[in-house]
Amino acid sequence: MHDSDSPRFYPLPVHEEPEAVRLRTWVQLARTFYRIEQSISARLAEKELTMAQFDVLATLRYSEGVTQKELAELLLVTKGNVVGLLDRLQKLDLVERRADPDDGRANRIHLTARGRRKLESVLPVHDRLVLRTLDCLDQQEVGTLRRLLKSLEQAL
Amino acid sequence: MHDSDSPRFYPLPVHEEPEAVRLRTWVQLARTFYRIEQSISARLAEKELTMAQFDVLATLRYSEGVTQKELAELLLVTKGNVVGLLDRLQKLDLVERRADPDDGRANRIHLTARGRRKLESVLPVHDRLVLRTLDCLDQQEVGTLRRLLKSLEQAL
DNA sequence: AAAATATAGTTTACATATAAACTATATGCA
DNA sequence: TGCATATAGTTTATATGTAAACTATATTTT
Repeated sequence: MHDSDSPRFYPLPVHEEPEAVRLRTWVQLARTFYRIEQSISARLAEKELTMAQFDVLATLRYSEGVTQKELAELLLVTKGNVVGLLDRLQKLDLVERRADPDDGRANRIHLTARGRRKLESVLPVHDRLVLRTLDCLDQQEVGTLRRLLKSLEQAL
Repeated sequence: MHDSDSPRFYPLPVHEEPEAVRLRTWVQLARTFYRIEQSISARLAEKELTMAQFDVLATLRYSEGVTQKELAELLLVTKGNVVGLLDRLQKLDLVERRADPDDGRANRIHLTARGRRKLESVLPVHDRLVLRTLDCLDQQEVGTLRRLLKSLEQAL
C-alpha cells in the first residue's frame, strides 16, 4: 500500500501477508525493469539506436550467421517482429540478409562493417550505464539477484 | 558465456569477472521480466484483455478519479500513450472520462460498472498466476528479491 | 515421383510505446 | 485587466510488438 520510506500517519502492519509480498515483488520487478530500460533507451537514443536495434546488433556480435527464426528465438520475439527490425536495420546499412545456399527459404543475418563499427561505439556506453546502475549492490547481492531471477525464469 | 547448469566440455573459469556478472544480471532481469510478462499476457488474452489494459484497470481500482496525467505517471508511460489506452477502454465501456469541474483541461478517469466487473473477474486469475510463478522461491528469497529490486529502482 | 505436410520468411491488422508539435484552458505577473 | 507562460490532453510520425494468414521452398510419406 505504501513504500517503507513514504510518510505514514497510521500504524504499520507488523508484516505483510506472504501473498501480498509475492504480488508486490512482481510489480517491483516490472517497475525496476521499466526504469532501467528507459534509462538505457535514453542513452542509446543519443547514438541513434533503439533498444530493440541494439539488442539485434549485440546478439549478432556473438551469433553472426543465424537465421531470422533463430534470431527471433534468441531475442524472445516473434519472427514477424524480426522482419521489421531487420528491414529498418538493413536500410541503415547496419546488417545484411544473405540467402542461405543450402535452404532456399532461409536468410543468414550478418553485421555490415558499419554495423560492427556502430556496435563497437555503442557497447562501451551501454555497458558503463548498466554497470553504474548495478553499483548500488555489492558483489554478493548481485550474485544473489542473478540467481533468484534465473530460478524464476526457469520455473516457467 | 554459459549457464552454470549447461553441459561443458572445457575447464570452468574459477569465477566470472564482477563486471561480467553485473552485465549478465541485467540480461537475466530482462529475460525474466519478458518471460513472466508473456505468460501473464497469454492468460489475460483468454479474458480479452491486454497487459496494458489490465494495468490501467488495476491501477484505477485504487486510484479512481485520477487525471490522465496522473495515470500516465502511475503507469510509467507518456500521456500520449494514455490517450490511446483510454480511447480503446472507453470504446469497450470499461472506463469513462469525466470532465473535471474545477479544471477545464483535465479529465477524471473512472471505472464503469462493466469495468469493475471485468476487473473482479480477471484479478484472481492474474494473481494466481503471479503467485504460482513466484512459488519456486521461499518466503525469505522473495523478500530478498524484492529488496534488491527496490534498491536498484531507487538508484536511478 | 506425386501428394501431403512442415518450415522460413513475409504480410496484414491491430495494440502499444515514444517524442514532438499542437490546442485549449489556467495561472502568474506587470 | 491583459500578456506571458505553464499545463492537460490530443494528434502525428515512427518504431515496436503480437497473432494469424499467406508464399515459397523443403521434407516426408506413400
